[in-house]
Amino acid sequence: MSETLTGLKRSHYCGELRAEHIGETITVCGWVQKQRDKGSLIFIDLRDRTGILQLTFDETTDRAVFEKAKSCRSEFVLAAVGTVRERSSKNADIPTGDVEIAVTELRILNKAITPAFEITDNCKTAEEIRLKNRYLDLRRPALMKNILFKHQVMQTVRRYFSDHGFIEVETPMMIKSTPEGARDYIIPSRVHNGSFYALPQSPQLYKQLLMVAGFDKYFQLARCFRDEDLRADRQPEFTQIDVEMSFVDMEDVLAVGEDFVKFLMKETMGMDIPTPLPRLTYNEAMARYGSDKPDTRYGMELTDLSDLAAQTEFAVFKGAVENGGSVRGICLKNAAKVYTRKEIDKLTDHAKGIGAKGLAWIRWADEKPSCSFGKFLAEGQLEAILERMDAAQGDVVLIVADKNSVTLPVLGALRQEAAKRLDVIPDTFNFLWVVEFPFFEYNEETQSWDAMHHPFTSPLDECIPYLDNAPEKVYAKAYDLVLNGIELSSGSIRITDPDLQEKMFEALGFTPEQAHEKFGFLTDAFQYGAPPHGGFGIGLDRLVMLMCKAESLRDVVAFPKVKDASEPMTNAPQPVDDAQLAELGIQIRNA
RNA sequence: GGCCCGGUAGUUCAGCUGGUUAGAACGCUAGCCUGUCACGCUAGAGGUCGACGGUUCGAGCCCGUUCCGGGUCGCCA
Repeated sequence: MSETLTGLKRSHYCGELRAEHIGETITVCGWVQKQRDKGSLIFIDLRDRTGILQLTFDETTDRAVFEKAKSCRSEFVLAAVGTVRERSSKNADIPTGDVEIAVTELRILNKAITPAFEITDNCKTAEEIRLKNRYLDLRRPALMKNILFKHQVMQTVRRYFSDHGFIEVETPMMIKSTPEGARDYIIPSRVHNGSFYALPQSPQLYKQLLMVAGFDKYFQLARCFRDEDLRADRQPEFTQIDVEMSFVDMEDVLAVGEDFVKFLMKETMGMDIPTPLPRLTYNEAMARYGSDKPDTRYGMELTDLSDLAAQTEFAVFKGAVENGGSVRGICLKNAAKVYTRKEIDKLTDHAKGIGAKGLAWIRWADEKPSCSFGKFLAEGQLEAILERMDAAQGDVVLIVADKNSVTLPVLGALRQEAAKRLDVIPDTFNFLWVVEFPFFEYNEETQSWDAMHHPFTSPLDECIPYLDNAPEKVYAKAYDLVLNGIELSSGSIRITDPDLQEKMFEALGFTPEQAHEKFGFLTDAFQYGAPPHGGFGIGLDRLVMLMCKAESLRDVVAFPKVKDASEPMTNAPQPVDDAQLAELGIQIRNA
């Protein structure tokens, strides 16, 4: 039978008691981390969100209290009243290790059955089991710490933007579906049978409308939803630090973005981030790192070997260059020991898996380098390549020859993979902006140009003349904030000129009718005086994940979804009653 | 949807070339123990080896199918 808390009130959290409290009578509440029964002396480690505190029970002091302590098992919920006293043998491993509570009153507020796994940080239990019992998993100090830290970040975000004149406005969760980009989660309407709301992929259009309305500076910790497959760094619902500002151009937005990052890192981690943040153009990022979200914590940059490769008799190299592609390489320093022939074969398979036709390599382990394409090389050509690559004995050079849309990302992926494997990534926070994104992206399947961003992104002023006839020359006033190889944020200056917007829709293949049907509410609004505006959205969960040095978003989201987008604890999603379906006018077509 | 890895006690794992009654650690239960804090000691309970089918005198192990989990590619304007 559970006891009540009646008459008791917690005076302290477990983790805050120190030597200075010795002599005080206090009341603490929490869960039994561990009970150690020594016969006529019992210790209980009591845990709450702040830490662990040792309670002691002596048979000779109070028999009834002692018997109660004896019955305590792991995860029982207790309230304990007692005197803080110095420990006769201290425990340097925990902050409260100098003191203990000699308990005079104990209440067992609730019992607990044995958990499927131990509530400790070094528990190796499969994540699946932990997620099914997430309320227990969250008791683990490491996970709780992440969630508490996220709270701190969220409050700091609110403080920063509010203090800088930004207004937090909530935008709706039930909105019109605009199925460009990611897939929408849709919500059936009961009142409008056969019609659907969508959950927002981002508050994009609403925040632009807030600019039209004159709020001038807006922010929101916005919940966003995308019905796409999950990854360790991708959840179907996530939170964005969503920001929009009026009467600004790109430099103003970047300035706010980096000032915010600097403030946040200082406030929450005590870390100084030098500003202005480094910038790379998209083209430069691709050429040097093979990625539009480069991890700049380490080198191993891509090197162009096209001119040297074209001179060889290696058909793969010559062909790539002749067809307008390139031959590029990365040099893995001191990697020959790790990357044996067998390991390089594995890398080759990996490269093939992500689109390369093959992988050429030079492995310089012994006196003479061994080279996968050596028989095609004339005197001196290998040396020239090694020199260009800045390779020395002990290194491995990986080379990809293909069109640039293959060469660059494949090498970029190999670079990242090798850096992890070789353990050369320092423990730092490298923020940077990637700017000057191409406006359009050629879609091989449909043989047409797609918007690389949403269709409200403004082109660079000087690129406007090319909109009609040279889409490949058009670059956007778009910028990504990148941290350690992960895209944290995406933003842009928006189009506010109705003529230009019309041109954009046209360039993207919308008829005026289609454009109006989908986005008329926005373009209509813009006829009433839209200020120039732009903004960004920073992925809060990803940011916190990186700050916590977590491997997965699941370590910073209290109740995350798993790979198949389900939620293991509640088993959502689930079928609903026929009656519910009938009310919505929905019939399920069984497979 | 493709590819890769995995599934043996509550948990984490071991289990040889197919061979007796499938083991360990932690956890759990009971008893003992006044300074433990990874407490200690003693005893005990706990298994459809993911499932189905096949090969075999014999399958945790081999083969096939399937289910489940993780990673990754596609996808994520």
